[in-house]
Amino acid sequence: MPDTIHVTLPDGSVRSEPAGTTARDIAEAIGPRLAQAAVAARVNGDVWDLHRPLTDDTAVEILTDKDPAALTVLRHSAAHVLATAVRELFPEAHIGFGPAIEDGFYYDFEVPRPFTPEDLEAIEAKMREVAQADHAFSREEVDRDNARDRFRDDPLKLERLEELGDDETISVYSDGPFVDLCRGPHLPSTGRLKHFKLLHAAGAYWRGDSDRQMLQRIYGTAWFKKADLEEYLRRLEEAERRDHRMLGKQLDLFSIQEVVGPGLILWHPKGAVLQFELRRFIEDELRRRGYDFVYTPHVTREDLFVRSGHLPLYEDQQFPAMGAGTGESEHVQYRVKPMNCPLHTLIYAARQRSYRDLPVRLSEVGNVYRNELSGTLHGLLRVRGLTMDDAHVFCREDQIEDEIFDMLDLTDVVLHKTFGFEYRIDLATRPDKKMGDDAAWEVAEQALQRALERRKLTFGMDVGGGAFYGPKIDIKLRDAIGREWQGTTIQLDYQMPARFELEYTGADNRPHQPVMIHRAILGTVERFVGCLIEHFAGAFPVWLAPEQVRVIPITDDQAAAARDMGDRLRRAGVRVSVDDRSETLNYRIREAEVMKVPFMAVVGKREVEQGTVAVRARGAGKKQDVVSVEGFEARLQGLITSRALEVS
RNA sequence: GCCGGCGUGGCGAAAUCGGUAAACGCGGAGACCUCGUAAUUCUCUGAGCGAAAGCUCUUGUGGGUUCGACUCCCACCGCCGGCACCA
Repeated sequence: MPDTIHVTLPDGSVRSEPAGTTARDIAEAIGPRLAQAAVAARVNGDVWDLHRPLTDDTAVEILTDKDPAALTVLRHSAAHVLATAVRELFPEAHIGFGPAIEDGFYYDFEVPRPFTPEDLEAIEAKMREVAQADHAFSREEVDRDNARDRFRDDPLKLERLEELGDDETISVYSDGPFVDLCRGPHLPSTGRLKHFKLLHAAGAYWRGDSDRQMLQRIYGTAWFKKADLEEYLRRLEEAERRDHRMLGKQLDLFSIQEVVGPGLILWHPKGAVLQFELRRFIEDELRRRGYDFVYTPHVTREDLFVRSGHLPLYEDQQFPAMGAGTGESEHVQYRVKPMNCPLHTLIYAARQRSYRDLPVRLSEVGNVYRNELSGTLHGLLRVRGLTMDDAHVFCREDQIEDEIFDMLDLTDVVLHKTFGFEYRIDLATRPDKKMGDDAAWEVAEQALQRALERRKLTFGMDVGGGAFYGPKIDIKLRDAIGREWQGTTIQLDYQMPARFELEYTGADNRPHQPVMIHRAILGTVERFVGCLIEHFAGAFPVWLAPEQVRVIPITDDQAAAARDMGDRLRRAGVRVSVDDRSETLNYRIREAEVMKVPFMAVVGKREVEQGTVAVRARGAGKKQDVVSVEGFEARLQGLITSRALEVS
């Protein structure tokens, strides 16, 4: 070990320091304010504790609370403080894992009885004591026997310990009375943890394995600044305020009723408008891009899914078989379809195909039913009866890239240009358990990647995340408050064409097997509508709004004129209602605002005399435009046909 | 499916060491009002029968304990928060 080491700082300067110096020493040498703000250090790219000795020449960057990596350190330390508190209050608790996660942290405990909300309050109070005690986080490297001894009462830690390789450093961290097997890094001391809150407790399988025991997980959040914590809690409230299940009831869009069954949606008239407009929009777009529309039955003979390979592999997710009753053999069983692919495949195979016919693009916005586990269902976002904007493209290998290219274009038109969603793309490549040879996978993955690059899209690689039958592109959309939802999926498939012996006659007059691309742009209409409700907080753009205009006569004297205007707009294709109830004007204006109707068309004495209308836009307050009825109608038409996002 | 919590009018809910279910509010009906831009005021309003007095029923479903159950016990259904799953 050298006596002196050279430490390179981010500005390029190099300091000579005695070996064993720490990042904290360096920070102090640079300035007291930096030393105070320092949380951890990035050492040759890894994040280290401030007080961990530096023994070799290295690059060091002091991380302050401005750095996102520092937030991870804070939250991981918060998890340790949580465990410290739980151990104080529940000495019999065994500890599992306690990592930092997005926006917070959790820690898993094996306890004789689950935590109650009162427990959480007590634990949080105890955490504040631990933080105030300002215990130093100290790191220690130990050998395996030592570690076994320290964690002899914690079977979960011992299990983890045994998995560590012989060449791995075993480190333990302690803060006050609590010791944990942990790679770190951590805050200098628990006192740096100031702004945190425990959120809830829930069950979680040990190691994420549903065959293992269930532990009790406590979730919390932690931030460097009070304002950040408050902002985060506000964001949670905002998410709750936008919850599509609540808005769905309030705006009378849909319901899910026990007698119908969980995960099965009843679309009320106003919600049905959303589905209708979405469908019309996507189908118009598809027709322009050379798709053909097909319709297939909801129920088919079970044999079809045996042939496609879904049975018995995915039987768990299908509803059970049913017989046709009298007149047919009891051996003939039927199933409700969980996907459309086998049926579309049969349409492709129903006639001979030439290489000149390809690509064949079959689209069906239709219903499928999946027997999802009861615990997974969630409003419109996870359902059992789903409407997919499904399509299957059958093409030659040399056409894959162009097809994918167009699908990515369509995705952008729909998600971004039309709804304003930002989205994130993952390319998922061959998994360990796969069908087909590597050469074919290579061709397919290359084609997907080239299409993505040609569109100049940035994407993440999900290595090994593909389906067993082919690679895929998954697109997650980000809503107005930053949450991500799986939407678009584009999947290549070599298996289904093989199973159904699909063919086309090539230029060489010989049979060839086409490639099949499965894709859904919206994903499912249910989920997409759920996302839209939350994205717009129920205030839909005019073209989607279930009720686009509410005509409000000021007094009964204008009621007839108001109804005439309503009729006129309705004939022009506008979804309009007339509120001529004998409520006060204030009351009716308020109600239209609460229902998030884009336009209120107020008709008073002046307007009737002049053939005008006082247009009040949603959210615009008292600001109003008095325009001719023709002008208003033209403005509406413009907003509707352009599918404008804004009301004005 | 698993762990935990929860289930009361059309809706938000109130009432639990077992003792008059539905306070309060929203919504709805009626009356008044005819109004110029986000809640005018009053009456009624759990359901059924009745002219009324009143009677009967009702706390997810089915059982049980008890003089008495929204409250305690068992089973089931559903919802919520997670976990696992998600072709």
